[in-house]
Amino acid sequence: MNVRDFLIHKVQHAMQAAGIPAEYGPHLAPSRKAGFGDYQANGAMAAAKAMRTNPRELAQAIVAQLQLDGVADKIEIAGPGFINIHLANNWLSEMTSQLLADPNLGQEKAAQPQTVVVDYSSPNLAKEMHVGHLRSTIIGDALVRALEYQGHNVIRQNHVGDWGTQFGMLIAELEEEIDDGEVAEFALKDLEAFYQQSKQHFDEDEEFARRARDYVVKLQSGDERILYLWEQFKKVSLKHSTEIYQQLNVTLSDEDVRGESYYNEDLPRVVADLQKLGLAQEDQGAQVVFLEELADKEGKPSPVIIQKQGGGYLYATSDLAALRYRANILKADRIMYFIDARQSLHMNQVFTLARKAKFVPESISLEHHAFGTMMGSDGKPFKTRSGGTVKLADLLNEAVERAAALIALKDPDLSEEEKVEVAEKVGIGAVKYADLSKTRTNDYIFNWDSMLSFEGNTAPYLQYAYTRIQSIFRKAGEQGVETAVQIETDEEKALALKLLQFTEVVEQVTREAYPHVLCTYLYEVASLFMRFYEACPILKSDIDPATRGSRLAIARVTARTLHKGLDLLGIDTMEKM
RNA sequence: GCGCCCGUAGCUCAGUUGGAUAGAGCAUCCGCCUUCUAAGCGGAUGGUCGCAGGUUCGAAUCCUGCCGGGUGCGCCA
Repeated sequence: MNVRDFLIHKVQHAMQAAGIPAEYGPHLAPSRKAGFGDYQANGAMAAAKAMRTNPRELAQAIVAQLQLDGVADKIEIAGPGFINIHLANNWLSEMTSQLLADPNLGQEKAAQPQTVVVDYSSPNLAKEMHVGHLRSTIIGDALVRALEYQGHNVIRQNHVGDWGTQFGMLIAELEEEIDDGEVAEFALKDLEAFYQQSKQHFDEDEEFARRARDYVVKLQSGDERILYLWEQFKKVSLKHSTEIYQQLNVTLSDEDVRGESYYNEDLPRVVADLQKLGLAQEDQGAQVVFLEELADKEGKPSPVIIQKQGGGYLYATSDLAALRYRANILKADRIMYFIDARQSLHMNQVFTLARKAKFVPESISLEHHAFGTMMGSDGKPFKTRSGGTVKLADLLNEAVERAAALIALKDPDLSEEEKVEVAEKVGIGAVKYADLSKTRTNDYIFNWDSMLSFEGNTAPYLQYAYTRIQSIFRKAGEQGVETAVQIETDEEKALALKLLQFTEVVEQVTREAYPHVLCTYLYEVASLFMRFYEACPILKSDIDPATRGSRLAIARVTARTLHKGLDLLGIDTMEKM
């Protein structure tokens, strides 16, 4: 049961009974300030404006029709026409008790499950994963988890870069190494170094460069030996990525890989179809589509090259092929891309063109969820000291090391195994949470100290809140019987109300693709729990069994909410820290 | 030159799509542990929401123009 939806329904009903046209909504939101009730309906003012009546009188008419007996104990009109709803403790108690009985925390299976294709992570297999892949990978994964929790049919698509001119060079290099008796796994142990090595080879050795270019052609024409080498390369590179995904606690697996090469055969058809539709035309030897939809001020249309002179294809072409595949074969209702904001123009072009060519019907939602760049403390893109790209593996290892150092300092009582587990979960959790908790669209500043500080809106703080609750249950033993919730204090009420809003928040996350909303929410849950924990003793000897049972129940629901919420973000919890 | 994103406390960030007196966390200062994990809690200080207009009952949010930053704009992906 979703409190907000319930109240929206009630207020909507009252508005209609008061003679307000259905087009004016209740505009219901949790109240921002104590004293303004728990929820406020602001719809009266907008409706009154349109209807040219007095907003306070209209609010009065709505309240007269509003039936919330037993739900609210006070409904008041304030200011120009705010309707403030104060929920009754008894009703909140009853609702929280229901939450305790529901292992799904109030989340109902989607009435109309959608097939949602989510394109995320998508590293280039020619190189090792670096920090630039972090945001797409973890933001996309959080969305995937939240959508599945709601009961949608999610299809992950890891659109890896496994095609293109650079592979000729890499294959030629790999061939030499293997001819020298190396095993592919060993030769490609450090992908980054291997790339540099083959690049240098390419630049300095003309014969090698010629062979590399030849291999690109052979690869595209399906030469067996070249294809075999390419497969070897892909296999090893993918293994690197899979290891990162495992350490990052990301749900992507090899089955989700649908790389650029997958669409290779369809590319000539994409171009031919666009020509047939009269959209593509030759321009300076290339096949180009000009989009008037994206024209600049002077009316100059935006060009999209789909085939370069000489016949090669570009990523716009394979993105179009992928879009067709996702619409027609995967039968998507909604397609979400988690790709860097710098590719906004490209995505806009591809979407516009796909619609125009009717590759994707209007009924399918096409969404580019862009995100900003990860910056260093100096406000410039995050780099190593020497100015190089930071490998994701190095970043994650450093996170775990830093967490381990803190734990050694603060948790001397943990066993060695526990320390290893906690360091891993805290370190990785901190990196992910620091990213997920910021608004996706903005650049964000990466800072080790603040993400691992254990204070404020961080993963360690939330993990700590969870372990504190688990500690209560360990201590509770025989007394650990949860009973019906009976809310008495302000702290209990504030926490219970927050817990009842979990599904509202998840709903917002999947609708807008903003995981930071969930982070903010979980931080509020943890903060409210800490306050409750200070103010409302549970296991003290003078606490009567009914109160103890009720408080244990609230603690139980809090623990489940934190656990599930963090799980949706791909962050682990532990029993002790 | 044109397009997109951004500018909120000293720092890092929220602000539920136009709602009430703009909120958190760091940092600074002051309190709270023989009692469920003090990695915690309470309190204080701190703001011309880049600037200037406009729209209206009401603007950090919407429209226009400036200033400042980021990023992108035909044969890489």
